[in-house]
Amino acid sequence: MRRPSSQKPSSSDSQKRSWSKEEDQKLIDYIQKHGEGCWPSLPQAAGLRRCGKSCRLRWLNYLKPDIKRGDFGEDEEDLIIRLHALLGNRWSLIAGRLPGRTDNEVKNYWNSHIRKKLIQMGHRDPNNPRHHRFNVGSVKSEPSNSVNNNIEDHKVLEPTSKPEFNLNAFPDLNLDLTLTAYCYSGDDR
DNA sequence: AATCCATCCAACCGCGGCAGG
DNA sequence: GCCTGCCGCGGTTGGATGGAT
Repeated sequence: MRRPSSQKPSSSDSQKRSWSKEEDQKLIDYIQKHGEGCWPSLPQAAGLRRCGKSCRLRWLNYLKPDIKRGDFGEDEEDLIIRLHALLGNRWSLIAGRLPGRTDNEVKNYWNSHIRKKLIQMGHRDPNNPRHHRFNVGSVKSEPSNSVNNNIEDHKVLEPTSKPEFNLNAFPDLNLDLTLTAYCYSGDDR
C-alpha cells in the first residue's frame, strides 16, 4: 500500500490557491537556472511555499515557454476527437500530438466543449474511461478536414470489450510519440 | 441591482509505474 | 523480493465568471 506522499502539502497549503506573479517568477527563475527535475526539493530551494507536485504542474501547464494559449482550432478539435476515439482518456498522449497543448488543457477542453457537442449530436457519452475504448476498426480512413465528417464517423463506433484499436483506420495519424517530429498541420497560432 | 445557476478551467488529489537502495 | 521515493497521469474539486431571471 502506498504511504502518504512526502510531497503532501501542509494543511495551510492544501487549499486551492492561485499562483501569484511573484511565485511564477520565482519558479521560472529557478528552473531557468537549475533546469527541471528534483521537484520535491525545488519549492524550498526556490523559496516557494508550495509542494513539488504543485510546482511541477504549474511549470508544465502554464509557465513552460512553449505552451500555446488560446482557443483550440477546428483542426485541433478534430484531431482530439479522433485521437480520443483511438486512445480513450489518455490525455497526455493526445496532448503529445498537439504541440503547445497540455494534457490538462486538452482534458478540460474535452470535458467542457467536445463531450457536450458530441452528446448533443446524439452520440453515446464519449467520456468513458479507458476501460471501453471505441472500436474504430469500422471507421473509414479518409482524411478529412471537417469536424462534422469525423463526428459522423464516430456514430458507428461501439464500445468494445477489448481495448483494441485498428491503426489502419487512421493512416494519417502518427502515434510514434517519442522520436518523430510532430506531423500535425494545424494552424499556426 | 441582486440573486441564482451553469460553465470554465486552474489546481489539487490519489494512484500506478518505475528506479534505486 | 521488498521498501522507499519520485514522476507522471487521469479524475475531481472549487473559485471565478458570465448569463439568465
